Amino acid sequence: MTTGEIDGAAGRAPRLADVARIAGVSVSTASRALSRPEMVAAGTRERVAAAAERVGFRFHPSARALTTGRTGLLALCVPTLANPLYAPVVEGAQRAAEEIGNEILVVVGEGSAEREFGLFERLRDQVDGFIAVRPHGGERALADLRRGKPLVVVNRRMRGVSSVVFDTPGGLREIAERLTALGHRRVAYIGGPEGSWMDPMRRAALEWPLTEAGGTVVTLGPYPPTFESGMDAAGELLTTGSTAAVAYNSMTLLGLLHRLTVLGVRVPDDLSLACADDLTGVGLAHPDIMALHVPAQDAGELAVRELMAEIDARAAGHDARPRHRVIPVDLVGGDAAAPPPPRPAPPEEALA
Amino acid sequence: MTTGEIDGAAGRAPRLADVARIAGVSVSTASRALSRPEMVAAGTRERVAAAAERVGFRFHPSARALTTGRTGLLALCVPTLANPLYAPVVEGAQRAAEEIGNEILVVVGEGSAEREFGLFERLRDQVDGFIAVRPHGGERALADLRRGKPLVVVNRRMRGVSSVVFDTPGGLREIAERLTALGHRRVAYIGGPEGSWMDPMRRAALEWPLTEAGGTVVTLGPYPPTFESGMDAAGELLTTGSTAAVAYNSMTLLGLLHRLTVLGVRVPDDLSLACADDLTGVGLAHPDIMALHVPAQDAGELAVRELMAEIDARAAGHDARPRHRVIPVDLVGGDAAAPPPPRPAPPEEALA
DNA sequence: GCGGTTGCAGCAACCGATTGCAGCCATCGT
DNA sequence: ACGATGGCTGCAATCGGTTGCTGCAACCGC
Repeated sequence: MTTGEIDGAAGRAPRLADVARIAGVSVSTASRALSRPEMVAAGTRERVAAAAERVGFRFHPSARALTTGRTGLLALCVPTLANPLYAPVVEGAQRAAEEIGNEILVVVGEGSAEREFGLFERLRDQVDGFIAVRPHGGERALADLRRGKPLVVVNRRMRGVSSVVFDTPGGLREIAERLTALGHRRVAYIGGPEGSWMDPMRRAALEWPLTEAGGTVVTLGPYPPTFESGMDAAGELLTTGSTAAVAYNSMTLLGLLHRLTVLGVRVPDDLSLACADDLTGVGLAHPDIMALHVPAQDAGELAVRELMAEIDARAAGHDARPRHRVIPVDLVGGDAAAPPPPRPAPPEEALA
Repeated sequence: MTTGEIDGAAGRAPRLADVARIAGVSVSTASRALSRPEMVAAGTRERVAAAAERVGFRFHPSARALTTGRTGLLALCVPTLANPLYAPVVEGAQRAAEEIGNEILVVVGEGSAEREFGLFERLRDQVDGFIAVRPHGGERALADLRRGKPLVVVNRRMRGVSSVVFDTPGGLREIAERLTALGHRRVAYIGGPEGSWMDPMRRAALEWPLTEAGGTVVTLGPYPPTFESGMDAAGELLTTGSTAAVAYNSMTLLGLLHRLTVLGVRVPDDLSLACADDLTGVGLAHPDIMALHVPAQDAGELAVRELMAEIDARAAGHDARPRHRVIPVDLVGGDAAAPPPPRPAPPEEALA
């Protein structure tokens, strides 16, 4: 509760000099006792620690940054905060940074490479490194950026820059396998937004097990990842004669589910559904729907750890080789998944 | 494209000393020319500016912070990033901060007063001020916090601390007026999460015009603000004999709409719907549904401006008196709003 | 024409830490 | 017992700006 102004000129925050005076050592010794304990005799170290504790000493971040060249700030750039996928990434990163006494500076790239680089440029000497979530910049530009400051990319893989990606394709493959095992042969894929880097990957992941079983994937879209899109896609979907549909996104899935229900299509009896994330909790709420639980927090944490490793390595002279981490996703729900209906799904009258 | 290493010892970022040397003035003059132009003769000022431009000079943030005591960082604490209401607040704040060369440090309070204060404490001497969005801490504690650093509160009003709030109650009153004008007399309110500060306000705002017209508000809940909750609330709603329902939140409204549709209740013929925000776009997508468009970006921007005013005032000695800003909300949709059905809505058989 | 402003620029101290180097003392080897 | 070694500690320079104070010169009015 007290602000800790026990000794020293009251009102001012305690400085290292105050601690040193109280502990009866020089400022340099106090500095070392606190930040490089192994360089100081045990007794001294404890006296300094006690003094620091007593006055509630805390390093002045700017002063420290000035000499060490490290600010304790990590920039995290996300395309938007409106997409609920990124919220847990940010929170995970924050947690990880917090644990090691760093802070995350979140900035929003708004899906524009130009703005992204503008931000990086502006923050260049204010942060120790960058995390770019689903960056829109070109590979060259990002590699250049990395030359200046350590960089970790999330949700996109590229050579020469450390990355953290989800194994969503793996999850989709699993979904596809489940569906084919159940007997589905014609599966619709409700595509994601135009220009999505991941969209083709996802489609491909879905396609593999299906074609192997002699089935087909019908691609719909592109659609923006919204509830509305799901509703829009429903009509198109029913014309395809698919017995199952996989949505790019769980928000889209909700819209799809809504419109299908209105049209009298029963899930999963007439049509099986699945989606590539689990941000709205569909997977848990509807056991008949398959969803992929994406541990986005882990990605944030991992990215921070990876970034710190690069920062430390660079500070120590030896530039770290980029590493690529893949985070597995979990198939949730689908316990009540159903085989395809005896006859192709869409009851014609439902289209009225 | 070039990093701007034109003169000086290549590789190192240019310092003020480099600029001074090139411009042929002392470091102090260079400093003043750039940060307090009015203290320097026009000619000198231009020479310095030109030199700075030429070498791509930028102030070293930490060095500057060390002497001025201002870091250019503003902490913004939100309860969570998962709630889409806060995303635009953050983005608005970021925009505003960016314009004046500051950065926003976003932190997540996770709805815990304890964590909130822990964060504030940790960031105390790293930022110039705080913005607390929907803070959970007690009034006393927040007022204390303000004594230490400038503080602006968003989405909560309290004495002694500047605030920015939405006029959601005003919007709800408008909705209530529209409903009563259409002839509705029994309106259900799907309550928000337990412990919500705003929930009673919203209910009250709804109640006023209704009781004045001789009607009633039936309160349901509390419900967490999710799609699921809406689905859950549908059943309860139908037992109340209401002819209209207002949801705390648009996500809940979507769930409600979904379940109602499944149950065969037509909107708005059997039941009119409205909700207190517009984050999922319902208001635009369903012209028969009334929603409140909440300009959350504006709140973020306004909060930053207010905070900067307090920071500057405090730096100048005279402590600013707290100000309270109210941001109007817009009623969107509802163009196709309907009067109550001839007989109370819930077709008994729908409850089966 | 002279004392008194006024405007502009520079010197040097300072913000709060870190760190290379030097000095000190104790311990060790022989 | 004496020089060498090594572990601790302190001095002072440094990081990159800011700012109070001083000094200089041009300009003012009388």
